[in-house]
Amino acid sequence: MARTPRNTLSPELIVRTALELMESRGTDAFSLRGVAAELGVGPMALYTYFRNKDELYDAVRDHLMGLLPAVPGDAAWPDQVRAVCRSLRLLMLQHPCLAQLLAGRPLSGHETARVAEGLLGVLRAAGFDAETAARTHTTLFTYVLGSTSWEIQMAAERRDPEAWRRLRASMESLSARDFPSVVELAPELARTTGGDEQFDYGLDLLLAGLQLRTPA
Amino acid sequence: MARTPRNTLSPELIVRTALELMESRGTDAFSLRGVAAELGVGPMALYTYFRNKDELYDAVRDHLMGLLPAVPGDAAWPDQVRAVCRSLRLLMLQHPCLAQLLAGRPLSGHETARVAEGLLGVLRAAGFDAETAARTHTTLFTYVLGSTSWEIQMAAERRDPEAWRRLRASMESLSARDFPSVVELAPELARTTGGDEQFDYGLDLLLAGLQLRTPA
DNA sequence: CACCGTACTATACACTGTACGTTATGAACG
DNA sequence: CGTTCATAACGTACAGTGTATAGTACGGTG
Repeated sequence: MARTPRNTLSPELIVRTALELMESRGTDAFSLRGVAAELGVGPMALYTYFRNKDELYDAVRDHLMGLLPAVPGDAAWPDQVRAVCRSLRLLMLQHPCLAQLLAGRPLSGHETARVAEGLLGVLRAAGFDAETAARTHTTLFTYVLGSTSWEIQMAAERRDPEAWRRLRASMESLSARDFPSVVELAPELARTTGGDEQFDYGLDLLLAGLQLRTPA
Repeated sequence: MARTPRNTLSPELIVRTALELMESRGTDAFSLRGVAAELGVGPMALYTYFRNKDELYDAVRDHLMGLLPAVPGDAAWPDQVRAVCRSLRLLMLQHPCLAQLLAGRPLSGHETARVAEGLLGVLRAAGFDAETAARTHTTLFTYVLGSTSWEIQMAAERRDPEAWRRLRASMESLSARDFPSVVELAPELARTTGGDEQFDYGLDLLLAGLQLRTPA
């Protein structure tokens, strides 16, 4: 048999290949067999390094989280928070698979912890008590996750002409009698499904609310 | 052949059965073949009523959205907004599959539009301009979606003893030197992964920020 | 050289969604 | 009542999936 030599594989190599495939062919079409084929190896070879598909997902997620820049040290805390949230969003936009990886699995891994550490450190340094810092961290994280996932989802929809056409059609089929606001605000709704402005709008609402609670 | 009589199926019946299966066996284990088996019918019978799995998903989602109560008419707008967000969260908690149905597919369907209509109506009545109303709607929706999805995800994790044990272990393996804040705030972080308080905390931040922009 | 752990292979199983072609049935009509 | 016809449900088949299990050959160690 054409047996591939030993030690050609490694967790890092597998993760890199998996990431490439997710980005080139889409997260939904991703499969272990695809990764194995790309590496010129049988599907079961991957099980030497990862117990199952989910563990590989976790590894890819942690790898991506490692790409996040450190928190800027020389800024007021609201700007630091903004920076953290924006870089996470940016990373998710650059690697759309990250949205699904974050949504579908619990957080774990050192790189992921590093990100949490950065944000929590900023909040503690700003003087927030433990409970408020933790609550704020969760709130900010879920906001970034939810709003950016949504943005990615809608952008993908817009790229598929068939799906997009049907979405427009179902929008326009709404009667102005039953749905006056939706119909009236349709253009604005279409415009606010994503983009930096939309993201910053929500983030600023959160930060404004948070600043009202600034500790003495 | 034991042929089931005609007209035993209907979109409503299929949707109800699909929903039951998603809730009893979990959304991930859901399959068209499972629905067909439950209905005592071949898998292909469903294709008479739905073009594919995604269309069935959409129908189930819209069915669930129809369960949302109307916006209370006799309250100040911040309380109305709060009510809408809370009922959506509650519905998601009662039907955990809704989180995945909302996250994975674009919005469409009349019931879904009805919900948007309610929230947009409140915001317009409060005096916000078209753009702000649309932005606020998107922000609130993605916040509820993100934070509640996260809560459901974590709750599911906690029910699986194996996954939960590993999560705790990876938490405790973090060195207090490299991750001082995460380690110090571990109990608070564990406590803020869900619950009404956590949800309301973020919602109040948003509403507080929003009230600063209340139109004259 | 012999040995052994292990990195990889091969085979197999139980599934999935769904394309395709067929068949029987309930309603409509002469 | 008998015939026709659209179509609801059928069976078969295909190309996939993740992964359990068992086998094989290679690299490093005695």
